[in-house]
Amino acid sequence: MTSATKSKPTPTPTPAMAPKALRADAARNHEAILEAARERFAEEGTAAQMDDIAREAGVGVGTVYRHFPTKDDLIEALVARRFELIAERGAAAVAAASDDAWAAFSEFMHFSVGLQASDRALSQVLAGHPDLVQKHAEASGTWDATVELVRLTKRAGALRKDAEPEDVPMVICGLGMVTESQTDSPTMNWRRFLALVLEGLRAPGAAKLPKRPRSS
Amino acid sequence: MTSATKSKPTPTPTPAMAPKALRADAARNHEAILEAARERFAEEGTAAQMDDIAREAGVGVGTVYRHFPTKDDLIEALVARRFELIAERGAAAVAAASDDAWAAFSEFMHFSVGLQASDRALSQVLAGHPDLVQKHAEASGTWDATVELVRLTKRAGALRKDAEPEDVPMVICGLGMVTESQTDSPTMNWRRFLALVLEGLRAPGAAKLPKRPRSS
DNA sequence: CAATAATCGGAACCTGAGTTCCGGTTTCGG
DNA sequence: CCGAAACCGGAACTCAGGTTCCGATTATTG
Repeated sequence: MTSATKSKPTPTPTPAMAPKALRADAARNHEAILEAARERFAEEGTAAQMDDIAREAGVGVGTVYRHFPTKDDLIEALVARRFELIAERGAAAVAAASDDAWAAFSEFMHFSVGLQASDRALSQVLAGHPDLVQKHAEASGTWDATVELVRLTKRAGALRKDAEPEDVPMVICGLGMVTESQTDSPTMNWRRFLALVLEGLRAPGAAKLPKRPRSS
Repeated sequence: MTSATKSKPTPTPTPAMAPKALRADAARNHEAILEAARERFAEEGTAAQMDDIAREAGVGVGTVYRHFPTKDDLIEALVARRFELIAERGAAAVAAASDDAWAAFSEFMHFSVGLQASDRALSQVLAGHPDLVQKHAEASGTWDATVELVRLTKRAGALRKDAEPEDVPMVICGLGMVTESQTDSPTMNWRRFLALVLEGLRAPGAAKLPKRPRSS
């Protein structure tokens, strides 16, 4: 791969880490596309159409494809962005846990689920691609924060002892799916559902939770 | 819609209730199609293809379409069947509630969610079409059973007072969505999730559940 | 057993959505 | 200010999957 055939007009002075140097208009469009995509995907889920995104970005479809070779690439780029937000909030929760662990934990859950409630594509992707969740949760630092948050909340005695870090993404993804369809149908109300689950997580644990099958 | 233009060659001797009189082979195929569809949809969700279903039923696509004019019709027919099962179990739970209300309630929930865990299409449909849920829940008698079951379980003191009948379909559909993707991924384990929610429903209710927005 | 009408089968059709292509346009270095 | 390189746009292509059509086939009736 890295054959030193310098004959190619690709000297690449800066070996790695330098995908920069976009032309002015290209950079502008890149941002516009990302923004338009966020809107459309949030509203219509992964069913949003590339043509619509292009139009909303004030750009041709071809341009969209030059920036993101595939629809999935575009989606993943957006997911990565979302995870940055979540990771940020996770870190904040860890910091706040020393004060009121349960409040911090609860707030983090509300934020994460709420984020999905306002972004159909996000919940759809997280629902359908557990691998992506794992990947970005780790890459963004969300996973580390979660582990720590669970540890602290348990130590504060606010979280049942048999809860596990894995329960957090489970609940978040699960609730995300709940919101995916009807954000405000009377029968599908994520705030109420989340409250229920949090009650379950906080309960002293009269009924033991079934063990998780086989963890990787 | 119901214009009484009797000019049409549709005398319909038996006013309502008489879509019978299928030719022998037609009846056989009807059943085969339904069975094949159940399998394919259970496995692949609503993405299952009509051609595959036809092949598995040992029948041409045309035949499938004569029995079910549209893919959605076929899906709905299957959903209706499932609701019969659930309604049946709901009635049984109501009967058993006089003995051990919580056990009956809990068992009913497990059954309903488990049914979806083994049928991707079912959970997908319930997730994406709350209207259908409402419709079939009422038509099949599931809804009545649910209301009664909740009443009994509350009276037995096993269910928190601020729980509502609507919470049951909410949880069932919600959990169904959880199972929709990875039935046995370590991070998405519906039994564990359900246990969590049940804990929340049983808890004495230290934290009040948020009120349901606006019920129809 | 023949006539008749319902039923079958599956090739062909149609639509929608992701992706490709290439002539025209804009940016940047000299 | 000029020319090359990079970028843009959107018509056209491709492919998949639901739906239609009609000659062949098979169940009923007398």
